[in-house]
Amino acid sequence: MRVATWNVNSLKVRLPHVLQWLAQREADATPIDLLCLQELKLPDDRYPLAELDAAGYSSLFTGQKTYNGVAILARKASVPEGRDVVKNIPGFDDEQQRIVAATYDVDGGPVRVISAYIPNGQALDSDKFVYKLRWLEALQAWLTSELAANPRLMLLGDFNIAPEDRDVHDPKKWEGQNLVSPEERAAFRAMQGAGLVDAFRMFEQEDKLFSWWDYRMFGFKRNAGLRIDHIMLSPELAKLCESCHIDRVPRTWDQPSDHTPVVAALRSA
DNA sequence: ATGGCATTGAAACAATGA
Repeated sequence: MRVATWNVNSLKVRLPHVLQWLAQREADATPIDLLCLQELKLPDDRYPLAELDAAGYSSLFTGQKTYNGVAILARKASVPEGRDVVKNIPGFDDEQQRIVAATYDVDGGPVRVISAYIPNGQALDSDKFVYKLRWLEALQAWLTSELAANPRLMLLGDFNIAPEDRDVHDPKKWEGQNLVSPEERAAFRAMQGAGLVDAFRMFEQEDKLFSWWDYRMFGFKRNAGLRIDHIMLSPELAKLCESCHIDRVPRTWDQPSDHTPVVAALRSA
């Protein structure tokens, strides 16, 4: 089973990219079974359900006009429809649509999948940063109970956190800033403390691999990026993980998202 | 120190992203 996460920065604009990527992976015999999307930037009634269904994927999503919005796509040929759907963090009052979760009964048993768009935070002295830390605290509490109930759990998404300096193109320049601050990194480590494993770091990786590059100042051409999109696996799923890589190809296409997909492969049992 | 680029909603440019 192959799972992936991709912040598409508008599903309206990026739908052709998503369809092309999924079709390409299918043609290469490395199909994506579950794909978590973030930053749909469209309300539920404008979600491209029919187009994705025609491409072979069922969808669970929670949308929002202009901002946020998350989805989980499941490849119909290999994954049944999700059940026990949760939108947003239970008990955490939030206008912003940043979480969708569901259980998928795949080979080997049920898997709890969470697609998350963690708040950006903007700047350490902003209200948005306060919101980010509150949101992360609520996520952590919810994750603890979800992990207790679902030993096979995966959390995929745009975390807006570069966990370590090696996930930053220029750590000196970024030191202490939003996305790399000690508070955010502590929240990331708390998730690891709860048992979640960063799939990417289970394996030897080249230096300077990132999942996001700024549109400005030729960020991608200069590889001036950050690794802020992550696939986190519970211990039971980490045992099954065979590989994890960042697929830079969609970032090279015309009118790309500023993020590119992260992919992990898991044995079925 | 600032803006640089992209997207949205709205109909010019402000808000947001990271």
